[in-house]
Amino acid sequence: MALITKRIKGTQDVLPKESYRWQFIKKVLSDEAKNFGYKEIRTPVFENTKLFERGVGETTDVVQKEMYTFETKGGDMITLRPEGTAGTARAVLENALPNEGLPIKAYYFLSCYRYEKPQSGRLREFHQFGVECFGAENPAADAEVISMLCSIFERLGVKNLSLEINSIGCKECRKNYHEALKVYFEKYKDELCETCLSRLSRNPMRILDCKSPICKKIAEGAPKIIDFLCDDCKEHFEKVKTYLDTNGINYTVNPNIVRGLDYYSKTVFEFVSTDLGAQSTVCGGGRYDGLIEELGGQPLPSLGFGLGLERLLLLLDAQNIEIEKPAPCEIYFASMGDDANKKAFELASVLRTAGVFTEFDIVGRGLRPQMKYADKIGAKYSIVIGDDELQKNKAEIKNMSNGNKYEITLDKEKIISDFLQIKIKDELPSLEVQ
RNA sequence: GUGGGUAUAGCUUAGUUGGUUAAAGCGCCAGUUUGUGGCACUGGAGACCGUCGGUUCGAAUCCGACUAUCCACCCCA
Repeated sequence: MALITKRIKGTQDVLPKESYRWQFIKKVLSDEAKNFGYKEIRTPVFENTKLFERGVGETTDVVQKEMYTFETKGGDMITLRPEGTAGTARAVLENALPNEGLPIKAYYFLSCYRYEKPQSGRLREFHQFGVECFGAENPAADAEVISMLCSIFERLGVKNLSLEINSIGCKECRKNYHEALKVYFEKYKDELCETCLSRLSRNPMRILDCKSPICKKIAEGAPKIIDFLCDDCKEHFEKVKTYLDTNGINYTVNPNIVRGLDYYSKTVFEFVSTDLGAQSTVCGGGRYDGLIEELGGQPLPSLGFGLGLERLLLLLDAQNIEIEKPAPCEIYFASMGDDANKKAFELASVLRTAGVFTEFDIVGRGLRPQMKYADKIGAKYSIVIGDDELQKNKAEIKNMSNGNKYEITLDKEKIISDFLQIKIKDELPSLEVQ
């Protein structure tokens, strides 16, 4: 087939036969968020470009080379959101939510856009579930957010995830740490890869994240951020760990997690899985105490995480975690002739109004193809209507899985109660005996 | 942006050393059953063999370029 155009690179269609998987995880995720006191927030897909430049950070890869930015007809520069935190923070400030009381707890499902080369677990349009908590300085907030993720993964039945945490300190600690890193890496200037060389002057912390074996090896001997944390940050991190310990949450401290978005501070964490391929992070987050101020608000310590929905689904797939399929059609009306088809439509409407999942023929097929269709969609019961049935105002209803047949009225006033009685009789034959 | 793999019906694939109307299974539509699904049988629709160019009497097959897609780097969800 010669289509005039195809799907845009790095995007995916979610088809009717698979959308139930998305609906399932969205339900688990939002239920869990609600249990933790979060309410949904919805913000626009695009924002003023400045928001991301400031919020995410000018030196980050996301801002420098991955944003979908364009000029509107009115001459404004706008950007399709590459992540969810900046827009949420903007909305919180713009709507003066801090005045309504703290903390502000918001969760979201959103589509994000990054101009990257697609590969497994990495798309140009991807979907993310996230939560943001504003106005909570206490380490308990960090632990609470992490424990929420633990219960999410537990409810979903996801195994073999590891939680890695680190503290990257506040602005002050980082200044000293940067200096120490520069001094250290300067010594290996000739061995570092090209990208790391440029990182050296701009943001030496990123070298720690480099995957090139040589840089990795050099990075092993680099000073650790933990040793440069100020007393305040050190204490915060210790307390976070204590909270996790007392909640029985396993973690490993990974001094090399850095997070590529500038707004992070103090606690950062990732949930990673070896079942995912190269893009092993399902979920990443942390604290961003400086962001709100950066965007022009009063200082407001905050934190959150983003969880990649495509990656989560990939993970469920890899671990063969089954998701319950939606309930099939309850009653299928097969009809012969126009009058019977009209009757089927009428009765289907009555049943649907009562909440019974009902279908009838809208294609104009013969009886046999209609029955095949009923079988294909997994209809639980079928009712055939023809001239005889119209005359008697009664028909046979057949249980499609065992072939049991019952008589049912075609009277629209009585069909529902009739059907319910038949259903009870059919599903609980033992009751009839007693 | 840099590598590597792949490209034949909706899906999964076959296609022999280049040779005429490109094949199968599944799926789809229908018939066998003038009023009843699953099984079986029969038939039908559906592919300019990713695109363009080259070699050749002749290309799905050989060569080149491009494009798409997958995987990896980078980065992140």
